[in-house]
Amino acid sequence: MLDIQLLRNDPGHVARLLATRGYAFPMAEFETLEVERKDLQTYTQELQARRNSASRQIGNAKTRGEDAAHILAEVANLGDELQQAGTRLQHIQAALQHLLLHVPNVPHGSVPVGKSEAENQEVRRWGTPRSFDFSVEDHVGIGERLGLLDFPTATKLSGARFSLMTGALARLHRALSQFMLDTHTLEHGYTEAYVPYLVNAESLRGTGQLPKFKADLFEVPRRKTGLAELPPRDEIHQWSLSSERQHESIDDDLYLIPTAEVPLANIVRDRIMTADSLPFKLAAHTPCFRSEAGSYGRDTRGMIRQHQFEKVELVQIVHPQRSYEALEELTGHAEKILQKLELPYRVMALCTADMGFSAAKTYDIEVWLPEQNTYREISSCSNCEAFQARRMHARFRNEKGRPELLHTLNGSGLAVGRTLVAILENFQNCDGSVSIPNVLQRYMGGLDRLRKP
RNA sequence: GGAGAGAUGGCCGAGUGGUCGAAGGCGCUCCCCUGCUAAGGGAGUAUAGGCUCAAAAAGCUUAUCGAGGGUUCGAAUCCCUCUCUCUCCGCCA
Repeated sequence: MLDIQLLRNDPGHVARLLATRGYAFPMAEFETLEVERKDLQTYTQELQARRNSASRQIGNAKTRGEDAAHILAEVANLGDELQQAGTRLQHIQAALQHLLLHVPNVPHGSVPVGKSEAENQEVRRWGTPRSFDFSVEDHVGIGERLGLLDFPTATKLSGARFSLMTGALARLHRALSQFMLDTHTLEHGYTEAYVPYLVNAESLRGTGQLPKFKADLFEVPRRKTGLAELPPRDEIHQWSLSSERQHESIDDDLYLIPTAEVPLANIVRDRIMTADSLPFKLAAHTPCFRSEAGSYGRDTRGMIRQHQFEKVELVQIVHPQRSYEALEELTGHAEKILQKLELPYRVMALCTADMGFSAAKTYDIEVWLPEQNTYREISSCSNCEAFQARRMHARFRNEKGRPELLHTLNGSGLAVGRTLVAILENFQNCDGSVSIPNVLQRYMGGLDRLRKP
């Protein structure tokens, strides 16, 4: 969420920044709501002040045993007026909040301005793609020929976009996440976390997935909906909230996490951290669930885009002055994994048009896939600045002893399934076997090659 | 799932309708006293908003005692709903 002060002081500036990422800020609606809000809030608070002082006088009179009838008469009509103004104010503020919750973060000054992903900028490259003297296969062909990857059966079990791995491949998949988690906790100073895979709407609102991206999530309804217990809508109020807002306010459903960023970052929701507990660095290995609405037709083959995949996620909660330093550091931590695995990659600075909703700046790490003859995203590292912290009320006590919003960063370190794909494709041999990267062999009981059993 | 108890400021804890944003204590900060230590004395110590203001400072003001709603001129206190915590029983990995 953006700082509303920023929008009040210079909405034009904010709108221009948002326009670079292809977002049209609803300026007219915002200003209308703001004018109305200001009027109503002033008016409502005036009424409240009057009521409070009258009530105090009544109290004083009664304790002295005097008659308070004349004061009572004075405020007789205040109640209704206040009720109306208050409800209307609530309605306006809810609308304003609703608007604000849908506005993406503004890009940092260093982010390249662009209209599409084609304008992302390459920052650096690591490693040299291997040249093959035989025709390379993609991971599906390799895995199926090894008899360790079985999409038809996964489809039977669940449907499209799920995968089934067995034997040494399943083990390699597990080895990867262990290796990543070990590296980040033992070498990069992250605290390992075990987190819930089902989270509430409040948490998803905190990191920015809700309310705007509900369609991308898997929702797990509770048996009792709460909806049925509400009175009929006309009885709620004449100023009833919008239907979406109403639904949100009683949403006690749980959602499967689309990334561990949600539970990890929300650890600090509604907290005031001490300055000396920063930076707070967390790593977790979790499954991630995405319904990927709107992605139909893209990456339908193989395990690049799945409803369920595993990821080791890095989250840093930092002092606002340190967050860009931290972004470089965190991106480096993710890169380190690819370096240890000897997988060639490049780092891209996403342009304004390609960044996610909550990010102020994002680096994507793309790994080389020989069969596709291109680099494909395997990690995304973002500085969200105070955007999520503002939604989460995540603060720390600053040098002056005042609570101040934190900055949050997150990055994949790495997406396990896609890393597995990269290993299968980059380490394939002409006999159909796949070499196992050195660093993983000790996690594989010394095994150095995947072969057909 | 059944039965019961509870939720107040950083912590403990008082408060069942009237200057209660909330006694008291602990903790913390500053000051005084003190040869050191110990003890003592004094002051301060929630958060988020709004308005005035070019801004800062300041002032005025609103809200918040688990959450939401209700009763009332007035609610931490009364009523309703929900959430969470604890104890016991059942079930379960």
